[in-house]
Amino acid sequence: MIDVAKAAGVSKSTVSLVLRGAAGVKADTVEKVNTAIRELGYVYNRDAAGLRSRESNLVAIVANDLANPYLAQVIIALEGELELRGYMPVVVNINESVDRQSSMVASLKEHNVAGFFITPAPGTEAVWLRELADASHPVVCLMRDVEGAHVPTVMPDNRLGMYLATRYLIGLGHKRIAFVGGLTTISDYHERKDGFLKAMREAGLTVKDSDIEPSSTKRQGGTIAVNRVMDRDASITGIVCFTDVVAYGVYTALQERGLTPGKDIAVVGFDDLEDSRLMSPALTTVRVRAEDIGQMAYERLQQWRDNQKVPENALVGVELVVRSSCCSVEG
Amino acid sequence: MIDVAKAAGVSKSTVSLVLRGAAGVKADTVEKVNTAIRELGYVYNRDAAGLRSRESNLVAIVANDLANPYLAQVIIALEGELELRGYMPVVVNINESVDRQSSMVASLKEHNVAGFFITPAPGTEAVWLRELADASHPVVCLMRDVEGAHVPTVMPDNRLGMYLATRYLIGLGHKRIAFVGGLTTISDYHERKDGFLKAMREAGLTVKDSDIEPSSTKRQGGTIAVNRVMDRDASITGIVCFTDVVAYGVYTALQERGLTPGKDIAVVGFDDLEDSRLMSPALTTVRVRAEDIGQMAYERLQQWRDNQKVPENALVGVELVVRSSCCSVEG
DNA sequence: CTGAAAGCGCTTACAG
DNA sequence: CTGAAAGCGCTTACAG
Repeated sequence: MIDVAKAAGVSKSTVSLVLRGAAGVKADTVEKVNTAIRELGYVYNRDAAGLRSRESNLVAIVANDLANPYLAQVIIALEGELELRGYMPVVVNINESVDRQSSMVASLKEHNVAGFFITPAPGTEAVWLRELADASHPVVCLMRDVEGAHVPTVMPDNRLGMYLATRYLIGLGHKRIAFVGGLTTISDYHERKDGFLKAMREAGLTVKDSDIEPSSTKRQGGTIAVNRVMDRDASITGIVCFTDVVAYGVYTALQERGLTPGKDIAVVGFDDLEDSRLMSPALTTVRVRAEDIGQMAYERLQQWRDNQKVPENALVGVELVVRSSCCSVEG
Repeated sequence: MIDVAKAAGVSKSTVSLVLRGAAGVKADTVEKVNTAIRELGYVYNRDAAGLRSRESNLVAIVANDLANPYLAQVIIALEGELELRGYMPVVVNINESVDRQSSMVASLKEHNVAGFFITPAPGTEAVWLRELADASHPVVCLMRDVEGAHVPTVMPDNRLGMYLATRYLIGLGHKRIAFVGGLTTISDYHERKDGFLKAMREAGLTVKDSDIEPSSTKRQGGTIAVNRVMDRDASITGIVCFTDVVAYGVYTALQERGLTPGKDIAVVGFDDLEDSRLMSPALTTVRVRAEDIGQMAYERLQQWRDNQKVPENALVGVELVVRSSCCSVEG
């Protein structure tokens, strides 16, 4: 920078002003400085800037599992918001491990990030999260709620989504409906299950314990879980799946059992992944717009930085997308 | 840090030594310093350290598309290698855009990263990449080669993979085989196509221009591309797909045409995604172990940092995984 | 509108 | 084995 100053015939302070686009520098001087920067191939040192100013444009997106396609959508949306505002989003992947989560987050703090977006790993402790947030670092949780942490959280309206999906199946005449997939260690599982149970209860339908089978959220989880449910009780005619990915696994299992989704049995998902409309049959599912999550999450961060009161929980709207995976059933 | 020094009754230098785990500090002193650190909730400032030492533990993984499941696997593997060695991997997503690629990389340079892993966006210029690498930042390309850049690149043995896949189909008696999917703007497309053509040529089989149809690498790309090919010529009995994801899209199109993969028509993919073995029929494909890519890529970085000669190109081994998506054909 | 000086929190020689 | 001093490249008041 001192070289740039020399080359442009000005002082370091002036170069700094130009670099940060401060108003009130003569256009002429700006021009000279920029030319010098270009000619010298000067690279701004953010370590030095951050050290002095205590500010950073780095924002961390701490992702629980990069292999999850829906999360990928959310990350992409959030990155878009962040970049638009001059932040530098970096994503780190914790693979559902609390240990990696805490070591990665500690590292990120050392790097002086301006804020955290985080999908908390199963087993995340409320104290840990609250203390992280206290330390002048804004924290926004994505997709998952950690009870007692009181950190702003943006997630889909899981209850309503599953309620709508289940009601739709009930409206089609289904009476024996199973709820399949999802990890019981994470908040969204319970919310989605609640939505399912509420719809069943309202319709006066019974849900046996054996109609509910949690599983990994991978494709194979759906395959295993639905097989268990159907082995126990073949009278099931409708399957409400924790996510679209689980539903894909359910398709596989059903087909292997000689059942055609959309004809012999009804299947509904949650997320509306891009692939879902290309499955055969096209999957009926609950859509949650990843862009909405990204946008609301960004707003939370901004409110925090502006010292506004940040609402603790924000529910992102959901919408049932009817395609061809649900047949009706004779009354 | 000065507070820590005071609390521990030592000098700043000693604290620094302890922090970096230098040998030759009395165990007693180390103990005192660590206690002070814990009690004061001290957070190491990497900006300051990086400014002074010109070193960084940050490594950037510049990903062309976070929504690509195979790339996600590679990233996860690479992160594992990096973390094992004390690096802090951060991933930034460029969404196949050269502009975002250059702005993100410029930002990353300002943050003084220790190295770049990058899957170059279509249209990446060789000069840009070479200059990036010159600037004392090690650069390793992943999955894609940029001609003329002379930057170490780690990618699957695309030619061999597709050669094996095609030979397999030929061995099953197929004579009319199409090559479907892939973006012509990226090196891997041409390599895979070459492997396909080589196998066909060796077997004395003709390939018409209309048997080859590039497309987006998304699922829908496969659907569209295979429909085009089959509309032009229904005598095709085997489909070699650019990737597994493309093959999934091909499945959809085929089923809509009343054709069952593995019975009426043969389909083979490339990547061996986790889902592929769960498709029905299970997809025959070319496996490229993401762990191998991660490991070789890490080695390249290390060699560079150790001032060893880094071999320019490294091909990762491939393996045909036979499952049930390929039928044989009467001679 | 521009310059000279101090200081952010570390690490790096260099003494001792 | 430990301490005192200088300096990394910026930004921040403060003069002028």
